[in-house]
Amino acid sequence: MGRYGGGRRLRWSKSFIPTLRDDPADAEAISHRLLVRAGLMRQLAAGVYSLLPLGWRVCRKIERIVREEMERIGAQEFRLPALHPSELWQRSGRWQVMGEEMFRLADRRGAELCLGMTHEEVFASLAVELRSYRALPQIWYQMQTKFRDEPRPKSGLLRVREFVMKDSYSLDVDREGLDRAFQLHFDAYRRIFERCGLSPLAVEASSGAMGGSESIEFMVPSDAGEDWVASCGACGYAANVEKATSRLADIADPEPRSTAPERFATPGVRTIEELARFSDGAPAERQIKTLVYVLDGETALVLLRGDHALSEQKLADGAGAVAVRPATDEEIRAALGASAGSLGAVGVHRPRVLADLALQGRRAMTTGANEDGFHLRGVDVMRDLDVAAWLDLRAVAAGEACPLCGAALAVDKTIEVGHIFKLGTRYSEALGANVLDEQGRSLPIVMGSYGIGIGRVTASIVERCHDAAGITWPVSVAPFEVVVTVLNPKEVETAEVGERIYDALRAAGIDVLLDDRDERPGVKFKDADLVGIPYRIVVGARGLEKKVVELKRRRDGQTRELPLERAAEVVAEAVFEERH
RNA sequence: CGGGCCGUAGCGCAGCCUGGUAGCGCGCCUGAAUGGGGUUCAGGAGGUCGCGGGUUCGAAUCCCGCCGGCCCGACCA
Repeated sequence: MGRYGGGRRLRWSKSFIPTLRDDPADAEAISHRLLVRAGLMRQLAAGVYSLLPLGWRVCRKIERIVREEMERIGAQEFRLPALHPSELWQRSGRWQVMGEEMFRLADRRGAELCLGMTHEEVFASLAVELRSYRALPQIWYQMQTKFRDEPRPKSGLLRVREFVMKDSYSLDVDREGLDRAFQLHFDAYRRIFERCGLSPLAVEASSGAMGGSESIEFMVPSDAGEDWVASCGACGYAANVEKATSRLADIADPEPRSTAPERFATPGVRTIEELARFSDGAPAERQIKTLVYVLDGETALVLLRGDHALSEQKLADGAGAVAVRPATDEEIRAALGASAGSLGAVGVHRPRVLADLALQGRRAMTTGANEDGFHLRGVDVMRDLDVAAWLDLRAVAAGEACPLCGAALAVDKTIEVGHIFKLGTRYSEALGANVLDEQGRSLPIVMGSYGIGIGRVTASIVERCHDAAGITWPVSVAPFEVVVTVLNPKEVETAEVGERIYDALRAAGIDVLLDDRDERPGVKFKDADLVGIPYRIVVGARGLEKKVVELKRRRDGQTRELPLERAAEVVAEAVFEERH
């Protein structure tokens, strides 16, 4: 026993675990509040957090699980730079595409650099040294800090500007190889999340600015999330609403009353609802909603059924556009000569007409006449409209029928914790990463890219594992597995028994913390609950008289007495069982 | 980027309208009592009132500018 009190014992009294009695004023999301209150992290700037010892312990445990599962599928770990030369991103074309999302800076000579948002470019540039198909396949990965200049950081670790991500990249000779690597990752991700106590939905997703053909997101249902996912409880279909579809009930259109659209006055009618209520109007599902959008600078009309909502992401994906925004009132008037409220596509060819699939074959529809205060009825979509492209543009709504089995779809808020992409050859071609095949032909390497946000996993676990008293970590990622609470450290026997049990657990390989603080019992109990340590052993004089200590399980509050001598052994066993 | 709000002790807040000694609770330090769910008593330390300028005899308080942060929306591999 030296001045550090038993040398290697981890004592709460000597640890930096700044718990807070009150919720921090600037935190809203549960995970944000609890991670700060329980002393796991502190904010340094908007969207930038310091991990304190407890938070770092959790983070390391999650990273360890990720490493084990990545290595299980044969991945090799790298450590790549966070600081990248602009030239690299110019070669892939993403220097422009990323826009203000990317942190950019200049060095003393004026050379342009950026902080990496992701590492496709860097890995592809390294893959240039691969020369032969015989070296493939390979999977490369790293855990690295990524930077994104989020316009609006929020919700603690859920939306930040600096964060750690595990990103891996698969390198294959052909599509079949990519499919295998993709499946390996899918299975690895399932195991990783399951070991972390999460069971995210695996959903079809839009690939957005990443490019590539197919991608799957792993989404944890949570009110703190900001992505919406449509899922079917009956058959398992699940997709991000940016991509999700649904089956629509057939609508029997009445026979048209005329062979051409008929113009009629609708004074004061400016919305779908108003037209539906208008005496001479039509129900929303019998109207054509006409929106005007600007897609990469080009104006286009976007048509949907009156009661359907547009998904801007589907529009961007379907039209192959990067920048998508609604047109201004002036632009609308310039394009169609009327203002929003009386717009229609009948007779319009010049701004391109993009129409949602749900409008195909519809007849006797009502839409704007491109003249304020007038609408057209009896519109036959196929006859009267010049549709340049039929696209799936509609945002699905909860309760609509599953496209696979017809059961009602649910739409839930979720947190994206992982995303896997089939990239193809975009980056290998841009950076010249080719190999020679059996015939000596040069082929671009087929790549996949796979990410897991470590901080988001941490926050998601808290979002799902907490109660009124604090966090309820699963053993696999808890900062400590056991806390030994010495009720009155001034009593020699109590203190010694606490240390003895601590030492025994330590010797058994358990992550254990000794709460030896000279505090009231209540303080120590509250803190242990807040921090969320899965098992608490209470050593107090009352128990010692009976030669027992108390074991309390955080998760469900289950309490039992253990004989002194067997306590460490029993607890160690319980921990081992839950560790996985 | 648009809208709303907030910066006063480590944390949570009052004071600002109506200018005049910078306060409260918790936490922290010392001592004592207590010791199974945030205990009690006594004493104490701790503040460039976000920053800069202006008005004024005098500014936490009024005015102007800036910075930072939160929430809603837009945006977002």
